[in-house]
Amino acid sequence: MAGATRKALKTDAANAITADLVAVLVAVTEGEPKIMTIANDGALPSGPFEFAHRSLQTGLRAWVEAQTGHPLGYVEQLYTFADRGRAGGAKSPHSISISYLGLTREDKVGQGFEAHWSGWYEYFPWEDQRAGLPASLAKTLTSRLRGWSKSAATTSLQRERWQRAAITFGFDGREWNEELVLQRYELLYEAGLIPEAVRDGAPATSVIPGRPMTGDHRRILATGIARLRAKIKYRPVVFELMPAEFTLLQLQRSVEALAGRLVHKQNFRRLIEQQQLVEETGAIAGDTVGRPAKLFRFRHAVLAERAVAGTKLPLSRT
Amino acid sequence: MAGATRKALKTDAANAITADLVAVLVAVTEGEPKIMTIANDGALPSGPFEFAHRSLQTGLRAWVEAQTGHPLGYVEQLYTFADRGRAGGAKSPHSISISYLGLTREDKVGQGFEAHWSGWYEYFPWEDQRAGLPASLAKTLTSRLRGWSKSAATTSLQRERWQRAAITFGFDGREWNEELVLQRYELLYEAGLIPEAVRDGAPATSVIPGRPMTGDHRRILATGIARLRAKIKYRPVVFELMPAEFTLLQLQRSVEALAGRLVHKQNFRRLIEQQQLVEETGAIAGDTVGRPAKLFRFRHAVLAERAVAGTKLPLSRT
DNA sequence: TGGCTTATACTTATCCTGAGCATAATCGAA
DNA sequence: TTCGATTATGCTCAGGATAAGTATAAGCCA
Repeated sequence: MAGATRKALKTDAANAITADLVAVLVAVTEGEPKIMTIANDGALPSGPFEFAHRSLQTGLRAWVEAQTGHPLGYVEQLYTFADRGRAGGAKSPHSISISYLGLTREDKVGQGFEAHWSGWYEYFPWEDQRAGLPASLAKTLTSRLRGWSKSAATTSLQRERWQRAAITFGFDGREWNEELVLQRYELLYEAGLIPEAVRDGAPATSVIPGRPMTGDHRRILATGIARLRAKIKYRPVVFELMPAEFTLLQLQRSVEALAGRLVHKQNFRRLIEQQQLVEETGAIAGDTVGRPAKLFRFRHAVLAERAVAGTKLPLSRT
Repeated sequence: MAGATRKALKTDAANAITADLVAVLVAVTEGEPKIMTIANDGALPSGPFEFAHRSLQTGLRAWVEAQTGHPLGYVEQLYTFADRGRAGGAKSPHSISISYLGLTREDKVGQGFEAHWSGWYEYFPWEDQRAGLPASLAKTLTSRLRGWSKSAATTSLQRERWQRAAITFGFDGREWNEELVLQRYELLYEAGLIPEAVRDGAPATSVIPGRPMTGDHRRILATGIARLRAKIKYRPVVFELMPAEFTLLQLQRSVEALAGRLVHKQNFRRLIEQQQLVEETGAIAGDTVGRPAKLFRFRHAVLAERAVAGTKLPLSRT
C-alpha cells in the first residue's frame, strides 16, 4: 500500500488520462429556468482542462468567459466521473469529466457565440410540477413505469420496482419530492424509457417526452438541478440568478421555477422577511398589473452575518 | 467553443494527467470516530486510478479492499481538485485527486497492513465539543484568532476577520455549527495557525494543537467530516458504522461522536422511534451498568420505503 | 436496603408551518 | 364613476414539531 501510494506520486505515463470540464450554467428569465447548451442544444458546454490553468475552477471560468463574454459568478463542483464504457470504445483513451454548476443571468451573455440558452424543462418535462403535469404526460409516465414494473421476473421484484417508481415520482398518493431529479432520471434510464438508454443498448421501446443529450450530459444536468433545488433551501443562492432589484413576486417566481412547484405566497414573504435576506430599495416596480409592488435588493451582508440562510419552500398543496 | 469541445474529445497528449483516488475511511469504535491512515498516521490512504479499473469507484474499492482485507460498504464522492502549486513544483506533471468518503466498521480491518485507525479528533481537536473544549485550547484559539484579526490593515478588515472567526467558531455567544468543519480549517490555514500553512510559506508563528497531514489530506479529511455530519441528519448512514445489533444509547453515542456534540437523550429516542428507523431484536444488552437496554437493529426496509430519513440532532444546550 | 446508573414513559411550553381571511392599491372596462 | 380583476400585504389561527424537564422502572453493588 505504501508502494501503491508512492507509485501514484510518480508520473505513470501508462495510466495518463485527460480531464474535461463540463458546465451546467443556469439562469432564470421571466420565471423560466434556462441552461446554456451547445451543439444544437444537444450538449452542455465543455472544455478540456489544460496545463495553462492554475486550478480546475480557473480553467472552467476561463473558457466559460471565452464562450459567453462575461465572467461567471457563483460556481460549485458537482461530480467527477470516468466515462469509459459509455462514450468511446472500451479501449479508448481514458478521460475524466469534472462537472460544475454555475449561476448567472441571461442578460450577461454576449453575442456571436454558438452557445445559447434553452429551457431546462425541455429536457425534463416531468420535473415541472408548477401547474401539475399535463394529463397526457402523467398518463404516459405511470403506464410506462407500471409496464416496466410488471416486466420484472418475480412478484417481489415487481413490487420493488413499483415501490421505487412510486417513491421517486410520488405515485399512490405519496408526496412529490422535487430534489429527486437524478433518481427519477436514473429510474427512467434503467426502465429504458429515454433515448439515451436505447442508444446505450436498451431494447427499443417507445420513449417518453424529453429532449436527450450527448453522452452523460443529461445525467449531469439532472445532478445540477437536484443540487440547486436542494441548495436554495439553505443558502441564499437564488439571488445570483436575480437582477439587482426585484419584487418579492419575481423572487417567488424564480424559486418556483427552480423548484418546479408552487409556494404559498404569504408564507414565502414571511420567511424571506424574517430572515432579513432582502431590504427595500425604496422604489416601486412600474409596468405592472394590480397593486404596485415594492422593489427589494439582496442584503449582501447576510453572507457575512450568518453561516446559513436559505429560502425554505413554504409549499402549497393547491 | 465548438472547436474547444471537439478538441477535448481527442486525446490531447500534451494535457495528459494522472488521477489519484484518496479515501476518507470512517469507523466509530466505542464512541470515538476513527479514520484510516497510513505513513505513520500522516496521510490518508490513496492510490492511483488505473486503466484496469472499470470506474472510479471500482478503483477505489479495489485497493481499499487490498489494504484492509475487507469490502467497503457505503461510498460517496467528496471532491476533486488539481494539486499543482501545492505538492510538487510548478512544472511537475499534473495530477488530479478525487476524494471519497467511505464508511465501515473497525472490526472489518484485516491484519498485517501498514494502514491503521486513528481518532479523527487528533487531527481536529477543536471539533470535539462534546465535553466543551479544554479551557486551554479554547483560550489559545480565541487569542490567536483575535491576534490574526488585529493584524489586518484596516479597522473594517479587522472587524471582518473577527466576524468570520466568530461565526465559524461560535464566539461572542454565537451558536456552534458542527457542519462548518472545512470553513474552520480554512480559516485557521489562512490565519497561519496550523503546520500546513507554515509549510506552504506562511510566517512561522506558533501553531495550535492538532496533528498535520501531508499535502491537502487534512483538508480532505475536513471535507469528509463535514459531509458526514451533514448527512447523518437526513440519510440513515450512521447505521453503516454500527454493529448489527445495538442499544439506543450506543447509537446515540455514535451520533454524538460524529457530530462532536451531545444530544438530548429522550428526544433522540423519540425521533429514532417515530421515524421507525430501528426495530427491537427482542434481546437485551448484557454486561451493562444500570437498567439493561433493549437491543435494536436497523430496519433496512426504510431505504425502500422512503426517499429521506435521517437522524436529526435534538441538540442539548447543556 | 439504599444509592448509583441507565432505560423509558409522559408532560409542558414554545416555536414553526401551512393555510386562510381581510384589506390595500392600482388599472380598465362597463 | 363604479365594479371587477389583479396583485400586494397584514394578520390570525390551528396543528405539529421541538426543546426541555419530570417521573418512574429496572438492574447492579456495597
